[in-house]
Amino acid sequence: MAPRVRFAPSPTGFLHVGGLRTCLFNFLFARSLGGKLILRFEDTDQSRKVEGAEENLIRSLEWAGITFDEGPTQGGELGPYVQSERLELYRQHVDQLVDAGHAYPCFCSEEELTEMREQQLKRKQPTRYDGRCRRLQPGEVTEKLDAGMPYVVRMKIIHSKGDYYIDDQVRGQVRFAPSQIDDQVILKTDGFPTYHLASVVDDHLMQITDVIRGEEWLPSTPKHLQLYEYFGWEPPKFYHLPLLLNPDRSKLSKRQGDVATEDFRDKGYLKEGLVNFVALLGWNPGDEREIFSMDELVKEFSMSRVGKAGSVFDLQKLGWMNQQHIKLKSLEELMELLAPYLPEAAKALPAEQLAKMVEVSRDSLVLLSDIADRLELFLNDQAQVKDPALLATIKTEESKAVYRAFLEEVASLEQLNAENFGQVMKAVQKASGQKGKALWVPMRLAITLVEHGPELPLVADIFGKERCVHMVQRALEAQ
RNA sequence: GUCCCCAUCGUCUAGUCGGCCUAGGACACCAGCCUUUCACGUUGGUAACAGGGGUUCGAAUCCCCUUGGGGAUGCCA
Repeated sequence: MAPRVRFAPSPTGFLHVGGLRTCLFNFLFARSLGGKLILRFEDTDQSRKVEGAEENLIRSLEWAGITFDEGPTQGGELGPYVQSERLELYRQHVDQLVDAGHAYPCFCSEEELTEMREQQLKRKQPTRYDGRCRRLQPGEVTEKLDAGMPYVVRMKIIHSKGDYYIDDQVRGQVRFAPSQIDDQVILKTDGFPTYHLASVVDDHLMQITDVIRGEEWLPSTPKHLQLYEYFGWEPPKFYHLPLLLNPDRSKLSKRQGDVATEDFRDKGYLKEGLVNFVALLGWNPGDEREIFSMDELVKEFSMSRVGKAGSVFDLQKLGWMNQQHIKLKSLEELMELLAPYLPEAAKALPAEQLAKMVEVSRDSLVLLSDIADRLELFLNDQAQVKDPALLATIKTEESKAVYRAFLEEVASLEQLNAENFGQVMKAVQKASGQKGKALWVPMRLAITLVEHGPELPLVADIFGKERCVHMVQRALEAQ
C-alpha cells in the first residue's frame, strides 16, 4: 500500500528550518515511494494563533519546492485540513472515550496542579497528575458538572498491564513505565482538544500510515499508542527524527541566529542550497556525493539511512553548499535570481554589460546578496582607497613606474581588452622592471581600488581603455 | 528531581551480518601548485572511535557501567 504521510505544523509564526527538514523528509519519503503528502494545520491553541501564519507557512513550503497532495489549499477527500474546523469530530471522540471509561473529567485548578507538582519535585518523585479526579464518584462528577464547574478531560494511563513499548522505526524498541506517563489532558476547558488527541484522531481519519516527526515527540508516543488502542485503531509506524542543534548543541532556536526559512531566503540562500543542506542533516546517501537536486534526493532518499544523533546546523557548510548550487545555475537563471539584490546603479546598466560583470564575479558568490559587494568595483569609480597600507602601495616609486609604463604602453592602442591586456602587462614589466605581485597588485589597486576581485584582464575588458587609463592616471596622481 | 534518547575529526558524516579501518569523504583551517596578482581551481596536511570493564581468535562496530550532551516532564505544539 502506498504510504500516506503528513506535515502538521501549528501556525504560530514562520516555518522553522527544523520544521522544513521534518517536512522535507516526509516529502522525500512520500515521493520516493509513490505515496501522498498531506498538510494539516494544528491550530488548537487559541492563544498562540498568529495572523497570517498559515499563508506564511504555505509560502515558505512552496518556495522550498515541497508540494502537497492534500491540504488546506488543495483540499482533499478527508478534510477539512485545519483542526479548528474539526472541533465537533474531536468532541465526539472524547465523549466516546469518556463513555467507555477510558477518559474522565478533571476539575483540578491550576493552583492545585502547581502545588501538586511542587510537592512531587520536593519528594523527588516523577511529576505527573496523581489521578485524584479519576477517583471521583459518579455522583460527585454530575454534581460538579451540573454546577457548571470548568473541567478538562484526561485520558487514563493503564498501570496494571505492565510497561508500554513503542517500536520506533529509527530507534528501535523503546520502553516506558506507566508510572512515568501522565494522565494526559485531551480536551481543554475551552472545548479545544490538545495535540495528543487531535493528532491521533486526524492521523487515523486521514489514513496516515507513517508518522515522521521530531524527536521531541518520542516521550509522548506511549500516550498516542494508548489512544489508538482505546479507539481500536491500528497505529501508524513512528519515526522520530534527530533534532537540529545550535552550535552549543541545544535544540536549534532563534536567539542564536536565523531559524526562519524565509530569513534564509531573504539573505540570499537558494532553495536548492538550503534543501540540500537540511536533507544531509541526519540523512546521507551512503556514498560520498553531497550535492543533490530535489529530484536526485527523491531518487536516493531512504528512511533506513536516517541517523539517530542530533546535528549542529553549521552555517559555514550551508554557505559552501549554497555556493555550489549558485555555480550550477546558468547565467540567465542567475541574473533572474540576483535581481532583488542588485543595487540601483546596477539596474540602470545595459543588460549585456551587467551580465558580463556578473559572469566574471559569480564564482565567488556564497549568497545571492553578495552580488552587491562584488559589483561595487564596477559601479563606483569615485571610491577612494582607504586602507593606509594599500594607499602606501599605490604611492611607491615602483608603483608609479608601473603606472607610467602602462599609460605609455596603452597610449598607442586602439582599445584595451581581455586579449591584449596580457601583452600590455608584459611590456609594462619590461619597461618598469616590476613583475609578479609588485606589478599586478598596484595595477589591480589602481583600476579596481580594492585588493580582491575577478581576473584583471576581464575587469579591464569590461572597463575599456578609457576608464582604465583614467583610473591609472588617478592612481599616479595620488598624494 | 524523574523518564527517554544520543555519543567517530571543531562541524556534517562513512563505518548497516564484528575482521577489507595503520578509521574514509565533505566544510572549516594550514601548506604547495596554478594564474607574471587576490580570488577561483587543484594537490597535500593537521584533526576523531568520550572513559572503564566485559564477550570474542579479533570490537569504532555487541553487552554492562561511568561520564558527557540533548529532549520530555504544560489546559504549547
